[in-house]
Amino acid sequence: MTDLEKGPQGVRRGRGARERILSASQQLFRDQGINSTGIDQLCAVAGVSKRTLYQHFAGKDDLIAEHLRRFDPDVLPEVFDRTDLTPRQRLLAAFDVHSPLCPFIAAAVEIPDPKHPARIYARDYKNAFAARLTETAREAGAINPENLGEQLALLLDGASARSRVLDTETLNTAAAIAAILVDNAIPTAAQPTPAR
Amino acid sequence: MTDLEKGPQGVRRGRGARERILSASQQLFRDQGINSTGIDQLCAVAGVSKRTLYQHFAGKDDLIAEHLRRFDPDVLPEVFDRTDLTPRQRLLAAFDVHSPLCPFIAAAVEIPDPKHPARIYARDYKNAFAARLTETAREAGAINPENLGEQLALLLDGASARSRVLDTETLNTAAAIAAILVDNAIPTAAQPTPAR
DNA sequence: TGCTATGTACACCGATCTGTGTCCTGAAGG
DNA sequence: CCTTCAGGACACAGATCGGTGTACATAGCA
Repeated sequence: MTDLEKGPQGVRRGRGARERILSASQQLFRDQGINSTGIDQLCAVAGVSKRTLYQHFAGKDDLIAEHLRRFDPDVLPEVFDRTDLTPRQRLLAAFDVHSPLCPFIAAAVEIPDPKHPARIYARDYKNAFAARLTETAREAGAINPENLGEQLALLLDGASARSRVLDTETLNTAAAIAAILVDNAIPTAAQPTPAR
Repeated sequence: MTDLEKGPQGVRRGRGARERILSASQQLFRDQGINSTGIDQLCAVAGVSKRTLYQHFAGKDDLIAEHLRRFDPDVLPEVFDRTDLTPRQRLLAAFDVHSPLCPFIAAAVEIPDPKHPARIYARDYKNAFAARLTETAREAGAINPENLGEQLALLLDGASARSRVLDTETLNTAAAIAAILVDNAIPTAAQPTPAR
């Protein structure tokens, strides 16, 4: 009773309207883009009243930001948290994840204002992603981990953007470059981590 | 001569409306994005009547496509047509051209419909760009020119997209990768060119 | 001079956008 | 039982969107 008070994200109650809204956002923003998805359509797909949406989110901008925060909060754990792979293999495994178009790039392009919360979070996420790559590169024994992390991150963004323009998957090209860079950055073929 | 000088700015009126419209498109689409730029604002900046715009272009979609066609029809001649550089230097010179955000990537992200004329032209342009890189790579004596051309193209797209998200220039990172790839792809045994 | 193409001014259309106001329903919890 | 409250239904506001209709002005050319 007493804990029903509305917190900053009062989600204590409800029959899942908030989740349905965010789920519909994932689908529609991905398939149609952010600007081309109206609130009415969003509510229709979510099976939610418009009034309910605005009780959960301050506005569309807030919804967009929350949509990004929900996307991959742990920064690709299915790759970076794998213990059955060596750090070197983990770096290359990041190039096996296919995605239509990175939603953070999409948001950064679709939203003109650099101060928009969604764009700020997109920047933070990309930095966090590069940091995980750098950390893994360090584990793998790279000479300059920051360099390699940033390079691999750029490759992934390039594959995503280029796939969108060409309407063709280009992740293979990025993976080939990544293999070269990893080989060049890690001194010897000897693995410093006795994982197996 | 006339007392009709009602232009918002001291813009000269008369012939040449089409050029002014396309010029305003360049600026506004670059600064604000395509979807965030309305026809009214476009006409105001161009110093052109709305009626005139629709006498030159069938609609906004047509204007967007024409805007892209006008952008770089000869595919970076200031790089690829330089005769004072070796083919190898030309490949690397492509990484000195700074740009806010590649307008073709922007259009491909902002426009959901893959059949949109602008998106089709964006794809054609990117293919033409990669072809010029491939051609130059062949002149430079690369082992697999198609491979190198596609790789360098991906690097440039990655730098453009990533710069947009991070709000920081990342072309240096791409250039560093390019240097490595070019060195690896061109079997220059007697090349005194040091890596950066 | 007069004809024609080009451009301007301005009102206006229907559609769609984000966002609210208002009232109603249904279920959970005391 | 009755209270509470998340959610739904629906109309509507205000702005903006792309696009048009109409009448008029001007430049270029014959």
